Amino acid sequence: MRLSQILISTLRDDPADAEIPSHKLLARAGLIVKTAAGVYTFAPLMWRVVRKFAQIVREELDREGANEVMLPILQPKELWVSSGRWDRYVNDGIMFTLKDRKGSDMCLGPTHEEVMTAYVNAQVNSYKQLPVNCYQIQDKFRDEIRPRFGLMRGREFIMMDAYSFDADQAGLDEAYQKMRRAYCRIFERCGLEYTVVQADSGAIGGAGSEEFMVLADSGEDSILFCRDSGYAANVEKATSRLPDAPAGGEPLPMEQIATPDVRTVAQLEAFFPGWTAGRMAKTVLYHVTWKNKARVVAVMMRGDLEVNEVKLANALDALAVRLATDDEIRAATGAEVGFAGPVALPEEVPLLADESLQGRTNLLTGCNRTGYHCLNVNLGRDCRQPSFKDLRTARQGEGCPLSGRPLEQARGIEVGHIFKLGTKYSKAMGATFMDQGGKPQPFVMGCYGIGVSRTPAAAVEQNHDDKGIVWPASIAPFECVVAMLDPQRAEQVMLGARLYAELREAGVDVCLDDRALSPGAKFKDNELLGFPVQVFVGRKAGDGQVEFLVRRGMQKSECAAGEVKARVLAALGR
RNA sequence: CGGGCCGUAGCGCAGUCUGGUAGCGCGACUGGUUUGGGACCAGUAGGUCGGUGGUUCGAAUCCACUCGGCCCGACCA
Repeated sequence: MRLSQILISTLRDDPADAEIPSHKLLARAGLIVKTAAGVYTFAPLMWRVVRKFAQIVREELDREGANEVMLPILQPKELWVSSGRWDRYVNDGIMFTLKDRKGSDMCLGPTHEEVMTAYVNAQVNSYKQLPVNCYQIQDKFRDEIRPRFGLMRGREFIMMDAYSFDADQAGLDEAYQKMRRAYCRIFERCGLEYTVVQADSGAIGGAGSEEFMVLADSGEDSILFCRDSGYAANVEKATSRLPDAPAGGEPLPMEQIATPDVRTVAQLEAFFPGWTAGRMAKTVLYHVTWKNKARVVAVMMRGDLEVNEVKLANALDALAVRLATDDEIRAATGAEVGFAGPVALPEEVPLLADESLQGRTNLLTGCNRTGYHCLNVNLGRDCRQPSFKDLRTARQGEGCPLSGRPLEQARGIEVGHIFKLGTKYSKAMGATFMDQGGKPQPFVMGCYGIGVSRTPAAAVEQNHDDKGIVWPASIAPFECVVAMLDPQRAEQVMLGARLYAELREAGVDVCLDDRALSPGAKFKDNELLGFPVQVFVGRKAGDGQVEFLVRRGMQKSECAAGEVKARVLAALGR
């Protein structure tokens, strides 16, 4: 391919709306162009990148026996009602919905469990047809609260999603492991530094799930991990050993103390010398939404620890949780903000507590009276016995749940996510097959996603320098460029064409940069675009000498034309 | 959803406070000279100043509304 025939439009400046390296570089290289917030046009070279990555995904999934299909993006409401997810997705405002000319509700698919389950259910009647694993690579639509970071969090994006259907749990376990293996190979082939972490299954639902995280400072997810035990988890899911806190001792009589304008844990520590945060129980009020109702719930947490809202939503089986507003707090507790507590909490407000408070005595809490807190509160004696759950956010430095060693923290970009769904969707949608006994059984399902447009962006995040992108060879738009510095000079044109043909012959995905640019511009442009291996045919072409550049590390050297092929192949690891 | 900021030429920006002929750099186009680090010279084109309404003799500038976009916060009881 000749670059003069490809639409390439690099910019000198970073676009004003880009924050992170991958967004800046992809936009500056002209590889992506914003069409609307979170909606991008992919330039020809970027589309080559995406297609190459998608091809890797296909090869590795096909190797494990998965089948590629094409599913509709435009989907009817009924399908989503049948799984029970219409309300949740509409409630969250994350789904693009529309009406057709008849007034029927439709949506643009944010994910494809429903369509796939309906499809497989219609085609598969017997256990003899199982297992089945189908996938698709297509655009998905999510009306993100805050699209950002270019391709990282778009509203229209490309995703691979696969769904496995098995007769039983053992079949699912096997399908899951196959996909896990395939995912590892996929990200390894892309040369990405990634880690697999335990994850919350979120809106998709289901039991176990793991995320594939590309480690990068710009990552939107926080992960905690332990080098000793190999434990790694998204903070949404992570647990740790409970940090110590001073014991409360034998139960003492409760006292109510005037604490005017003392509202926060820090202020309480200052007000009551000797009462450290670990002896307090803060009571946080949340507004919780379920499918058919919403109410304010009181959540107790040890004063030195933080509530994990994802765990809270899961514990309550809620659609959404958010902090209660000041008005809601006053209505629920009868006190100003800062004085909520378990003591004298109105009966209609449900009371939850983190496990860190189980068995603890003589706590300092609020008591729902403005300007007062209570000392020596004992749960179950001075107030209702709350229902105890794991609601705590694990933090860096706390003990690993397996080894006890301090957990470390890192940022990650979620590029893949695998779930054991079980029968959640098949039961909801009545998707069954006949087992050997002639009885209908729900499919045991797994689902598996890969961010196909996000992963190349993550690759840039991990592979760039001050000059531009450094594509991993496997997903680079071209593995190699042969650039003639002066396309006016016959000897350069001839040598460039010869090397280009020779490399192509050798199976290298090579392009010929025959554009009429000045040498400086050509160097800059190719560095920015990030081709892994670059061959410059310049003033020494007449002597059969060219310049050879390995983009990673910018190692440059002179090279005889006759050695170019061998050096390119070596640089590409072939 | 809150809070803050920004919409002026393809891109990056100044001009707005203090109303009075719409500017700069890069890019683009033409001609010429160039060809090893985003070349140089000369010239050219390109903008309903996001939109609507208002104030005014006069609005990019002031006011109101509106539409886009960006950033921050979603943890305090």
